[in-house]
Amino acid sequence: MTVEVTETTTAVPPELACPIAPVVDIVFSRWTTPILWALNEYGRHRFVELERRITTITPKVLTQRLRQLERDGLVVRTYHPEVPPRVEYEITDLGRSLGPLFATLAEWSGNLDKVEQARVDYDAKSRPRSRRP
Amino acid sequence: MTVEVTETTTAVPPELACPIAPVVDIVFSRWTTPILWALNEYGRHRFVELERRITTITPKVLTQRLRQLERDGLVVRTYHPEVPPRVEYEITDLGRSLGPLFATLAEWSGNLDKVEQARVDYDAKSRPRSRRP
DNA sequence: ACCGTCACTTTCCTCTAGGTACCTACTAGC
DNA sequence: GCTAGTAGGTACCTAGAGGAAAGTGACGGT
Repeated sequence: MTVEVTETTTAVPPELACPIAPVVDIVFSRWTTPILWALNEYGRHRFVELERRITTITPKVLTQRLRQLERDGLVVRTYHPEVPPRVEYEITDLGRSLGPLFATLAEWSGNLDKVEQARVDYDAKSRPRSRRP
Repeated sequence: MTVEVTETTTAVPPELACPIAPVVDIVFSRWTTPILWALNEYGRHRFVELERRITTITPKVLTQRLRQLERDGLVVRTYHPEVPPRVEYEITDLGRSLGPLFATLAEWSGNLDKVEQARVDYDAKSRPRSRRP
């Protein structure tokens, strides 16, 4: 009975085990979600604008993530050699193709209260270590 | 002109800036994706089965992530007090409701070659620092 | 002469997620 | 008596991500 399962599990290559993992790495690595969301939802942004929108991000990390997204072809960077310098970040067509994904995510966020309820229930069952002193 | 943009960016609360961030934290935190994918795609799994399927995960982390997913109501744990002990993990209805999300993800993974191409192009443009010694 | 702005870059430092390794209880099998 | 197998728990340790803060360079304003 379990032999069959064992057989299949041993035969599966590491990466092929989950074909969506690479996508998750690209799109949902730390900080990339709010950046892509902002650019997708509100259009072009300057560096400081992104910094101010995502209030808790530091300029170093923002730069890192923007470079990464630019390299992955999800964002375009436009440099205007003015004074003071001006840089604009825009989402690409490839980035915009994530729209449905974001929509599905936003839709599912309606289930967040169920998650919250599940957490409350779970904590209620396993937390009370203070019971029976 | 830019005044309008500045106005909107300063007025946005930290978390509300990106409504999908909480969902991402729950569903796409490290290791949760392959676990949920496995349970959603191939049904019930025992601990060792998951361990063998996701070859690179350590038992400690697997336990952590499974507890987290159980707490969030995405996974059910069933303990059979046999000898040797047997535990089965199954996806819940709430977890199964992520199906469309995974489908969208899997669909988008067709764009991975575009990402790869973008990376090649980007590296070709900015890498050659060896030019002009 | 100095301040402020923009878009970063650099240095230093902290913190924690995750890895390694060993331990548990229980029984069957040799 | 020793080992194997299951489903973890626990203690220790390290690498690397990310935070804090200061610097840069060109210029416009006062």
